[in-house]
Amino acid sequence: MTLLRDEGLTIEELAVWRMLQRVQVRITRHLESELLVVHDLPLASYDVLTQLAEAPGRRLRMNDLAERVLLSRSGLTRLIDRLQRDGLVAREACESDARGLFAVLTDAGAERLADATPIYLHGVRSHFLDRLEPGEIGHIRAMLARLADHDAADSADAADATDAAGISGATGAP
Amino acid sequence: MTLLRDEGLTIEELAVWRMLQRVQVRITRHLESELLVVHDLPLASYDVLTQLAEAPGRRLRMNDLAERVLLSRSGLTRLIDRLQRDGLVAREACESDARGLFAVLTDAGAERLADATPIYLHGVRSHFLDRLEPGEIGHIRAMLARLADHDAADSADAADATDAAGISGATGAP
DNA sequence: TGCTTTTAGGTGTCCGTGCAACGTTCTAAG
DNA sequence: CTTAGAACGTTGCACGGACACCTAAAAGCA
Repeated sequence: MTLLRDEGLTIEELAVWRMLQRVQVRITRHLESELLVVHDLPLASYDVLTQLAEAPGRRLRMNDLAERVLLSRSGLTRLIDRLQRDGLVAREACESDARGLFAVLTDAGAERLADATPIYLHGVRSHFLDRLEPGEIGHIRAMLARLADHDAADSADAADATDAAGISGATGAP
Repeated sequence: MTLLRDEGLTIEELAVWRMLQRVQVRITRHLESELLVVHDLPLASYDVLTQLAEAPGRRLRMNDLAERVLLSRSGLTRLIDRLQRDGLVAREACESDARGLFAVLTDAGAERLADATPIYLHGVRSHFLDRLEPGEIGHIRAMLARLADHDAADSADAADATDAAGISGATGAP
């Protein structure tokens, strides 16, 4: 394929990216379906509960939380609505900033999280970690940290990223 | 955290899995938004066009295609509906099997794909490949291949996977 | 051959999520 | 102190995708 050459990619490089996508998606689906079947808990909800459990005071500002679970703020609003309806989290006003709200993990939420965690961790182990060679973890960690850092850097303002990509505007290629 | 210990996971292992998720999601979003801004083409559509372009006769059975782009069959039906409406793919009957349909890449579709591909490949390079150390690709490829194989194996019958997890309820994976 | 079972694809419906817009509150400039 | 602008969270809306179910056709079994 000539296009690959033009962009300086080998077929192997492209294949690696595709595999990464596939693998991540499929593992995620395994985890989600296991969580769903056994604990009726979507993965997104599990992630929220986890983040809250790990946060000081078991609470996090909505904005902050949205960023951590990779959700839009409106998306998080709705998700917290559901979790609140189920009694797993509560909303609490922020004293220092009247516009702010905390999502707070309730005892029921903590319990639900504790119930679900073994399945989740087992899934991570069996679908992911067990397939790694010994010592490979450290290597992968370093690589991912690099990717995450870069990513954080250029998502600071995504406009620059697109500019850097030589993207002009809206015109479809000539 | 005691739970980690119970499942024999280190915090590092868990962190690696979380990073993998984050990185994959964020790179994917970059790619999609670039594709969307410049070519008004969702990533899912791009994937379909790519698969068709690489297939013999630029055509693939719906079922087959759905599997390759990790979409449910109904999801693919709708996606092909849209692409057909835009003239990028066509549906063609299968002679050897009257219930079968081919999704076929049209010339317009091929052109659209060719237009969009540079942006996509550039994105893969800049958001992913450029952040890798030289020689790391081979290592990652091997690792992903291992993960993909295992995954393919146990998604053949997901029941076993859930059983192995000590899950009692109904079977789970999609 | 006639019947059941499996497979291919599409449809009805629901759910989760993003974007744009809005009200409210905080912050900065004058 | 006033006022412009930014930040926080929510809401209206639309879209994409999944699940359950449906019909038509093929494969399997007697």
